[in-house]
Amino acid sequence: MKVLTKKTDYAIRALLMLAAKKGNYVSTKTISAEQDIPYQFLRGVLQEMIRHGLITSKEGVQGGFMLEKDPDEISVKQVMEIFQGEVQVSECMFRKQICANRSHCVLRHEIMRIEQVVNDEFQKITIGGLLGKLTAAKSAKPAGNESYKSASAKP
Amino acid sequence: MKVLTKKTDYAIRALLMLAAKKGNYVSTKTISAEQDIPYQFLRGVLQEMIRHGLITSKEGVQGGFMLEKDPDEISVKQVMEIFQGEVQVSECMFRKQICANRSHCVLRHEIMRIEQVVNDEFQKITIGGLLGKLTAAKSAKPAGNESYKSASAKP
DNA sequence: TTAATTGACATCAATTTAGTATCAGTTTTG
DNA sequence: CAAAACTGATACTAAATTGATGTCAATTAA
Repeated sequence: MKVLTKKTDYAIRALLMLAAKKGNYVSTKTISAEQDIPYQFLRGVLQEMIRHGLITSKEGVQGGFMLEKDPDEISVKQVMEIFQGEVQVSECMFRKQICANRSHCVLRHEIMRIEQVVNDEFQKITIGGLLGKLTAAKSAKPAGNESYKSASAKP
Repeated sequence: MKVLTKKTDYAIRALLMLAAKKGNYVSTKTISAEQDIPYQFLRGVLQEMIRHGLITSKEGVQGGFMLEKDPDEISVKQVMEIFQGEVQVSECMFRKQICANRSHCVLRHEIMRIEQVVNDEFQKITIGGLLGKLTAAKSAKPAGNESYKSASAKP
């Protein structure tokens, strides 16, 4: 079971770059190169985020993308919902009748509780918060001049 | 994002039936009919659970499946792991190098925390516990004689 | 004018999920 | 014994999701 899909993963990394370079337009090419994300795939991810109002764009030379919202107002949960839909127990229970099956019903109750915890936690994690921890970690290591881009470390 | 797949869902329902009829062999046909689970699909699920030591079987007429372990010793987490694998943040991070990308690394740390909470919670939910709540709910409603099988309630 | 860029799609391949089918072997029961 | 009710073990198929690529038009800065 995977918590984050590639799209969510890439989206968060792109948002972190945009948050770091707030006020400037950053091109898909730049993000793709720095984060090692497939170019065309990333384009789709960015366009999806425009549709959901997280970022804006400027076409043409020197164009690119910019954050539309305050980084502290963008939660990981929001991004997950865009690319993965809401967290839910088991699809069928919402499409069919609720609790037609009693065993399901009892289990559902337990899992809804966990769902709530997960949602609350992902809601708390914001782009602004992550960026803060990122820069804090960076400045704590004076030798590292790598920003948060791909460190090209081979295993 | 779906927390439980059909296989996990069906497996838990089947285990609840076996726990309720402890000591008796219950056939796939019976479980399939009572829980409204596709027969052949359920067979695969049950065989998978044999391989993982949760249940045993008896072939031939009057055969079927029986719990191998104490219902309190079977957690929903165990069942999820059989059919969905372990909860993990994002596939790639484990296959490739850890924390080659710093932004990923910070995010990963946060999500690992949530993962831990989710795992702990699913570990706490057991077949025995669910069955207890089930029978408690049943006896609280004297009118209902439906056990926990499909209540054929149309929406 | 040209190169760099996004907008809007269309398409594709791989993987996962859900479900079906078949045949061989075992066991109870008439 | 023979038939019926079962599981064991696979093989297969279809649909949905995920991950990725390609193309062409429109826009904009230099």
